Amino acid sequence: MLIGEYIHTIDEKNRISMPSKFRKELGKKIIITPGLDSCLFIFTLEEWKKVSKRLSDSETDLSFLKADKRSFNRYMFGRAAEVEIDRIGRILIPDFLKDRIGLKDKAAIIGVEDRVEIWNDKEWLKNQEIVEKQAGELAEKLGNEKTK
Amino acid sequence: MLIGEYIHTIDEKNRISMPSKFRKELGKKIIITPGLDSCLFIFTLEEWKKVSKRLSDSETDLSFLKADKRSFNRYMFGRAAEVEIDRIGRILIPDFLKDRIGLKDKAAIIGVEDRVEIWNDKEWLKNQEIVEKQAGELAEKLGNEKTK
DNA sequence: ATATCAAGTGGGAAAAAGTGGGAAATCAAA
DNA sequence: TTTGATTTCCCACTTTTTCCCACTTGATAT
Repeated sequence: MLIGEYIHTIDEKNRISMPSKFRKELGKKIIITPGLDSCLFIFTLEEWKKVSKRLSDSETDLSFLKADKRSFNRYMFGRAAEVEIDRIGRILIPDFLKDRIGLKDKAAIIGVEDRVEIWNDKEWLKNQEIVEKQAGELAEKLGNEKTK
Repeated sequence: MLIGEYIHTIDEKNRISMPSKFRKELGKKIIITPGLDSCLFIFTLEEWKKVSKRLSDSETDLSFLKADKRSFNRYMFGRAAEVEIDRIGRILIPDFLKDRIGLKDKAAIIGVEDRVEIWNDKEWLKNQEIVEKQAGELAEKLGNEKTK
Protein backbone atom coordinates (compact mmCIF):
# COMPACT_ATOMS: atom_id res chain seq x y z
CA MET A 1 0.00 0.00 0.00
CA LEU A 2 1.31 3.42 -0.97
CA ILE A 3 1.16 5.83 1.94
CA GLY A 4 3.01 8.85 3.24
CA GLU A 5 4.28 12.24 2.25
CA TYR A 6 7.69 13.09 0.82
CA ILE A 7 9.14 16.40 -0.35
CA HIS A 8 11.68 15.87 -3.12
CA THR A 9 13.65 18.03 -5.49
CA ILE A 10 13.07 18.39 -9.20
CA ASP A 11 16.42 18.98 -10.83
CA GLU A 12 17.26 20.95 -13.99
CA LYS A 13 16.72 17.84 -16.04
CA ASN A 14 13.15 17.37 -14.80
CA ARG A 15 14.12 14.35 -12.76
CA ILE A 16 12.59 13.52 -9.40
CA SER A 17 13.25 10.50 -7.25
CA MET A 18 10.42 8.31 -6.10
CA PRO A 19 10.57 7.65 -2.36
CA SER A 20 12.47 4.45 -1.87
CA LYS A 21 9.55 3.00 0.03
CA PHE A 22 7.38 3.24 -3.10
CA ARG A 23 9.80 1.71 -5.57
CA LYS A 24 9.12 -1.94 -5.03
CA GLU A 25 5.37 -1.54 -5.40
CA LEU A 26 5.63 0.81 -8.38
CA GLY A 27 7.76 -1.52 -10.43
CA LYS A 28 9.89 -0.50 -13.37
CA LYS A 29 7.33 1.41 -15.41
CA ILE A 30 4.51 3.66 -14.36
CA ILE A 31 1.74 5.71 -15.92
CA ILE A 32 1.66 9.38 -15.12
CA THR A 33 -1.44 11.40 -15.91
CA PRO A 34 -2.98 14.72 -15.05
CA GLY A 35 -4.94 14.15 -11.89
CA LEU A 36 -7.78 15.90 -10.17
CA ASP A 37 -7.41 18.90 -7.85
CA SER A 38 -4.25 20.26 -9.46
CA CYS A 39 -1.96 17.35 -8.96
CA LEU A 40 -0.64 14.49 -11.09
CA PHE A 41 -1.64 10.86 -10.65
CA ILE A 42 0.84 8.03 -10.94
CA PHE A 43 -0.42 4.48 -11.35
CA THR A 44 1.32 1.16 -11.58
CA LEU A 45 0.72 -0.60 -14.88
CA GLU A 46 -1.68 -3.01 -13.19
CA GLU A 47 -3.63 -0.26 -11.50
CA TRP A 48 -3.77 1.69 -14.75
CA LYS A 49 -5.31 -1.28 -16.50
CA LYS A 50 -8.05 -1.40 -13.90
CA VAL A 51 -8.62 2.32 -13.99
CA SER A 52 -8.71 2.60 -17.75
CA LYS A 53 -11.00 -0.38 -18.03
CA ARG A 54 -13.46 1.14 -15.60
CA LEU A 55 -13.31 4.51 -17.29
CA SER A 56 -13.95 3.17 -20.76
CA ASP A 57 -16.47 0.56 -19.73
CA SER A 58 -19.76 1.78 -21.12
CA GLU A 59 -21.78 -0.12 -18.57
CA THR A 60 -20.21 1.56 -15.60
CA ASP A 61 -22.38 4.35 -14.42
CA LEU A 62 -20.18 7.19 -13.38
CA SER A 63 -23.03 9.65 -13.39
CA PHE A 64 -21.59 11.22 -16.48
CA LEU A 65 -23.33 12.32 -19.57
CA LYS A 66 -21.74 10.71 -22.55
CA ALA A 67 -20.27 13.93 -23.81
CA ASP A 68 -18.81 14.64 -20.39
CA LYS A 69 -17.38 11.20 -20.30
CA ARG A 70 -15.68 11.66 -23.61
CA SER A 71 -14.16 14.87 -22.42
CA PHE A 72 -13.01 13.38 -19.21
CA ASN A 73 -11.47 10.41 -20.92
CA ARG A 74 -9.61 12.64 -23.31
CA TYR A 75 -8.23 14.37 -20.30
CA MET A 76 -7.11 11.21 -18.55
CA PHE A 77 -5.95 9.20 -21.55
CA GLY A 78 -4.83 11.88 -23.91
CA ARG A 79 -2.28 13.27 -21.56
CA ALA A 80 -1.07 10.11 -19.95
CA ALA A 81 2.51 9.02 -20.36
CA GLU A 82 4.32 5.78 -19.69
CA VAL A 83 7.48 6.57 -17.79
CA GLU A 84 10.39 4.40 -16.78
CA ILE A 85 11.92 4.48 -13.32
CA ASP A 86 15.70 4.60 -13.68
CA ARG A 87 18.32 2.51 -11.92
CA ILE A 88 18.41 4.74 -8.86
CA GLY A 89 14.68 5.38 -8.57
CA ARG A 90 14.10 8.58 -10.49
CA ILE A 91 11.49 9.44 -13.10
CA LEU A 92 11.33 12.11 -15.74
CA ILE A 93 8.29 14.35 -15.58
CA PRO A 94 7.07 15.35 -19.06
CA ASP A 95 7.10 19.10 -19.54
CA PHE A 96 3.42 19.38 -20.38
CA LEU A 97 2.47 17.76 -17.08
CA LYS A 98 5.02 19.72 -15.12
CA ASP A 99 3.70 22.98 -16.47
CA ARG A 100 0.12 21.97 -15.91
CA ILE A 101 0.41 22.08 -12.14
CA GLY A 102 3.18 24.66 -11.97
CA LEU A 103 5.93 22.44 -10.65
CA LYS A 104 9.16 24.25 -9.94
CA ASP A 105 12.01 22.84 -7.92
CA LYS A 106 10.20 21.11 -5.06
CA ALA A 107 7.35 18.67 -5.24
CA ALA A 108 5.30 16.78 -2.69
CA ILE A 109 4.98 13.09 -3.47
CA ILE A 110 2.00 11.53 -1.78
CA GLY A 111 1.01 7.90 -1.44
CA VAL A 112 -2.79 7.53 -1.57
CA GLU A 113 -3.48 3.82 -1.16
CA ASP A 114 -3.07 2.56 -4.70
CA ARG A 115 -1.81 5.61 -6.51
CA VAL A 116 0.84 8.28 -6.06
CA GLU A 117 0.12 11.97 -6.37
CA ILE A 118 2.56 14.71 -7.28
CA TRP A 119 1.86 18.19 -5.99
CA ASN A 120 3.50 21.54 -6.13
CA ASP A 121 4.87 21.59 -2.59
CA LYS A 122 3.21 24.83 -1.61
CA GLU A 123 -0.15 23.80 -3.05
CA TRP A 124 0.05 20.61 -1.05
CA LEU A 125 0.55 22.50 2.19
CA LYS A 126 -2.28 24.88 1.44
CA ASN A 127 -4.57 22.04 0.55
CA GLN A 128 -3.73 20.07 3.67
CA GLU A 129 -4.35 23.01 5.93
CA ILE A 130 -7.84 23.25 4.52
CA VAL A 131 -8.51 19.55 4.74
CA GLU A 132 -7.16 19.42 8.26
CA LYS A 133 -9.91 21.74 9.37
CA GLN A 134 -12.55 19.69 7.63
CA ALA A 135 -11.29 16.27 8.59
CA GLY A 136 -13.77 15.77 11.40
CA GLU A 137 -16.76 16.68 9.26
CA LEU A 138 -15.47 14.65 6.35
CA ALA A 139 -15.12 11.61 8.54
CA GLU A 140 -18.70 11.95 9.71
CA LYS A 141 -19.98 12.57 6.25
CA LEU A 142 -18.27 9.53 4.83
CA GLY A 143 -19.38 7.53 7.80
CA ASN A 144 -22.97 8.43 7.06
CA GLU A 145 -22.74 7.55 3.39
CA LYS A 146 -21.74 4.05 4.27
CA THR A 147 -25.05 3.41 5.93
CA LYS A 148 -27.29 4.52 3.13
CA MET B 1 -5.84 -4.27 25.45
CA LEU B 2 -3.88 -1.04 25.24
CA ILE B 3 -4.40 1.11 28.32
CA GLY B 4 -2.53 3.70 30.33
CA GLU B 5 -0.71 6.98 29.98
CA TYR B 6 3.02 7.44 29.55
CA ILE B 7 5.17 10.52 29.07
CA HIS B 8 8.23 9.76 26.98
CA THR B 9 11.03 11.72 25.38
CA ILE B 10 11.41 12.43 21.68
CA ASP B 11 15.12 12.59 20.91
CA GLU B 12 16.95 14.60 18.23
CA LYS B 13 16.45 11.78 15.79
CA ASN B 14 12.68 11.83 16.19
CA ARG B 15 12.69 8.55 18.09
CA ILE B 16 10.31 7.74 20.90
CA SER B 17 10.01 4.51 22.79
CA MET B 18 6.73 2.70 23.01
CA PRO B 19 5.84 1.75 26.58
CA SER B 20 7.13 -1.74 27.11
CA LYS B 21 3.63 -2.85 28.08
CA PHE B 22 2.37 -2.02 24.60
CA ARG B 23 5.10 -3.73 22.60
CA LYS B 24 3.81 -7.24 22.53
CA GLU B 25 0.37 -6.22 21.37
CA LEU B 26 1.66 -3.72 18.80
CA GLY B 27 3.87 -6.21 17.04
CA LYS B 28 6.85 -5.38 14.87
CA LYS B 29 5.28 -2.88 12.51
CA ILE B 30 2.64 -0.26 13.07
CA ILE B 31 0.79 2.39 11.11
CA ILE B 32 0.93 5.93 12.38
CA THR B 33 -1.57 8.48 11.07
CA PRO B 34 -2.96 11.89 11.88
CA GLY B 35 -5.81 11.39 14.29
CA LEU B 36 -9.08 13.24 14.32
CA ASP B 37 -8.31 15.56 17.19
CA SER B 38 -4.93 17.10 17.66
CA CYS B 39 -3.16 13.82 18.21
CA LEU B 40 -1.72 10.96 16.19
CA PHE B 41 -3.20 7.48 15.94
CA ILE B 42 -1.11 4.35 16.01
CA PHE B 43 -2.72 1.18 14.71
CA THR B 44 -1.52 -2.38 14.56
CA LEU B 45 -1.40 -3.71 11.02
CA GLU B 46 -4.57 -5.69 11.65
CA GLU B 47 -6.48 -2.66 12.89
CA TRP B 48 -5.20 -0.63 9.98
CA LYS B 49 -6.47 -3.19 7.50
CA LYS B 50 -9.92 -2.82 8.98
CA VAL B 51 -9.75 0.96 8.92
CA SER B 52 -8.46 1.21 5.36
CA LYS B 53 -10.97 -1.29 4.12
CA ARG B 54 -13.75 0.83 5.47
CA LEU B 55 -12.31 3.82 3.66
CA SER B 56 -12.02 2.08 0.32
CA ASP B 57 -14.96 2.27 -1.99
CA SER B 58 -15.81 -1.26 -2.95
CA GLU B 59 -18.56 -0.24 -5.35
CA THR B 60 -16.58 1.26 -8.17
CA ASP B 61 -12.88 1.04 -7.45
CA LEU B 62 -12.81 4.59 -8.70
CA SER B 63 -13.01 6.42 -5.44
CA PHE B 64 -10.94 9.21 -6.90
CA LEU B 65 -13.93 10.43 -8.85
CA LYS B 66 -15.51 11.84 -5.72
CA ALA B 67 -14.05 15.03 -4.34
CA ASP B 68 -14.86 14.37 -0.69
CA LYS B 69 -13.27 11.03 -0.89
CA ARG B 70 -10.15 12.32 -2.52
CA SER B 71 -9.70 14.82 0.25
CA PHE B 72 -10.24 12.40 3.02
CA ASN B 73 -8.10 9.69 1.47
CA ARG B 74 -5.27 12.12 1.00
CA TYR B 75 -5.60 12.96 4.63
CA MET B 76 -5.70 9.41 5.91
CA PHE B 77 -3.33 7.67 3.49
CA GLY B 78 -1.18 10.56 2.39
CA ARG B 79 -0.25 11.39 5.90
CA ALA B 80 0.15 7.88 7.19
CA ALA B 81 3.35 5.92 7.58
CA GLU B 82 4.28 2.33 8.17
CA VAL B 83 6.84 2.34 10.90
CA GLU B 84 8.98 -0.41 12.32
CA ILE B 85 9.50 -0.82 16.03
CA ASP B 86 13.22 -1.23 16.58
CA ARG B 87 15.01 -3.86 18.63
CA ILE B 88 14.61 -1.91 21.83
CA GLY B 89 11.05 -0.70 21.30
CA ARG B 90 11.38 2.69 19.66
CA ILE B 91 9.64 4.15 16.65
CA LEU B 92 10.52 7.01 14.36
CA ILE B 93 7.93 9.75 14.02
CA PRO B 94 7.89 11.26 10.51
CA ASP B 95 8.52 14.99 10.47
CA PHE B 96 5.23 15.82 8.81
CA LEU B 97 3.29 14.16 11.62
CA LYS B 98 5.49 15.55 14.34
CA ASP B 99 4.94 19.06 13.05
CA ARG B 100 1.24 18.57 12.63
CA ILE B 101 0.56 18.40 16.36
CA GLY B 102 3.54 20.48 17.44
CA LEU B 103 5.53 17.75 19.10
CA LYS B 104 8.73 18.92 20.70
CA ASP B 105 10.74 16.87 23.17
CA LYS B 106 8.03 15.26 25.28
CA ALA B 107 4.96 13.36 24.19
CA ALA B 108 2.10 11.65 25.94
CA ILE B 109 1.48 8.11 24.78
CA ILE B 110 -2.02 6.92 25.52
CA GLY B 111 -3.49 3.47 25.21
CA VAL B 112 -7.09 3.64 23.94
CA GLU B 113 -8.40 0.09 23.79
CA ASP B 114 -7.26 -1.00 20.35
CA ARG B 115 -5.11 1.92 19.29
CA VAL B 116 -2.44 4.18 20.73
CA GLU B 117 -2.57 7.95 20.65
CA ILE B 118 0.34 10.35 20.70
CA TRP B 119 -0.21 13.80 22.11
CA ASN B 120 1.84 16.86 22.65
CA ASP B 121 2.34 16.49 26.41
CA LYS B 122 0.96 19.90 27.26
CA GLU B 123 -2.07 19.48 25.01
CA TRP B 124 -2.74 16.21 26.71
CA LEU B 125 -2.74 17.82 30.14
CA LYS B 126 -5.04 20.58 29.00
CA ASN B 127 -7.34 18.06 27.46
CA GLN B 128 -7.33 16.00 30.65
CA GLU B 129 -8.29 18.94 32.77
CA ILE B 130 -11.28 19.61 30.61
CA VAL B 131 -12.35 16.00 30.54
CA GLU B 132 -11.80 15.79 34.27
CA LYS B 133 -14.35 18.50 34.86
CA GLN B 134 -16.85 16.88 32.58
CA ALA B 135 -16.27 13.40 33.86
CA GLY B 136 -18.94 13.56 36.51
CA GLU B 137 -21.61 14.73 34.15
CA LEU B 138 -20.49 12.30 31.50
CA ALA B 139 -20.63 9.43 33.92
CA GLU B 140 -24.17 10.26 34.83
CA LYS B 141 -25.16 10.57 31.24
CA LEU B 142 -23.66 7.24 30.42
CA GLY B 143 -25.02 5.69 33.53
CA ASN B 144 -21.53 4.48 34.19
CA GLU B 145 -19.09 4.62 37.07
CA LYS B 146 -15.75 5.69 35.69
CA THR B 147 -12.47 6.10 37.46
CA LYS B 148 -10.79 9.05 35.73
C1' DA C 1 22.82 -1.11 51.46
C1' DT C 2 24.26 -3.36 47.30
C1' DA C 3 23.59 -6.04 43.28
C1' DT C 4 20.64 -6.98 39.50
C1' DC C 5 17.45 -6.30 36.03
C1' DA C 6 14.33 -3.97 32.99
C1' DA C 7 13.01 0.26 30.77
C1' DG C 8 14.17 4.42 28.77
C1' DT C 9 17.64 7.65 26.63
C1' DG C 10 21.70 9.23 23.95
C1' DG C 11 25.11 9.01 20.45
C1' DG C 12 28.66 7.10 17.03
C1' DA C 13 29.44 4.51 12.79
C1' DA C 14 27.81 2.16 8.77
C1' DA C 15 24.48 1.95 5.20
C1' DA C 16 21.00 3.83 2.29
C1' DA C 17 18.62 7.50 0.01
C1' DG C 18 18.61 11.65 -2.40
C1' DT C 19 20.93 15.09 -5.32
C1' DG C 20 24.03 17.04 -8.82
C1' DG C 21 26.68 16.93 -12.79
C1' DG C 22 29.76 15.10 -16.51
C1' DA C 23 30.37 12.05 -20.53
C1' DA C 24 28.40 9.16 -24.03
C1' DA C 25 24.63 8.45 -27.08
C1' DT C 26 20.87 10.00 -29.78
C1' DC C 27 18.48 13.08 -32.61
C1' DA C 28 17.70 17.24 -35.53
C1' DA C 29 18.84 20.70 -38.48
C1' DA C 30 22.03 22.88 -41.64
C1' DT D 1 28.53 14.81 -42.67
C1' DT D 2 29.15 18.19 -39.27
C1' DT D 3 27.34 20.91 -35.59
C1' DG D 4 24.54 21.75 -31.77
C1' DA D 5 21.05 20.46 -28.66
C1' DT D 6 18.70 17.06 -25.97
C1' DT D 7 18.39 12.69 -23.73
C1' DT D 8 20.38 8.77 -21.41
C1' DC D 9 23.62 6.57 -18.62
C1' DC D 10 26.76 6.44 -15.06
C1' DC D 11 29.49 8.06 -11.20
C1' DA D 12 30.32 10.77 -7.02
C1' DC D 13 29.08 13.76 -3.28
C1' DT D 14 26.04 14.90 0.67
C1' DT D 15 22.56 14.12 3.76
C1' DT D 16 19.59 11.17 6.14
C1' DT D 17 18.44 6.93 8.07
C1' DT D 18 19.48 2.68 10.26
C1' DC D 19 21.92 -0.24 13.23
C1' DC D 20 24.32 -1.14 17.19
C1' DC D 21 26.23 -0.32 21.71
C1' DA D 22 26.47 1.93 26.14
C1' DC D 23 24.87 4.88 29.84
C1' DT D 24 21.22 6.22 33.31
C1' DT D 25 17.48 5.57 36.22
C1' DG D 26 14.40 3.34 39.09
C1' DA D 27 12.40 -0.80 40.93
C1' DT D 28 13.26 -5.40 43.03
C1' DA D 29 15.57 -8.90 45.41
C1' DT D 30 19.24 -10.57 48.45
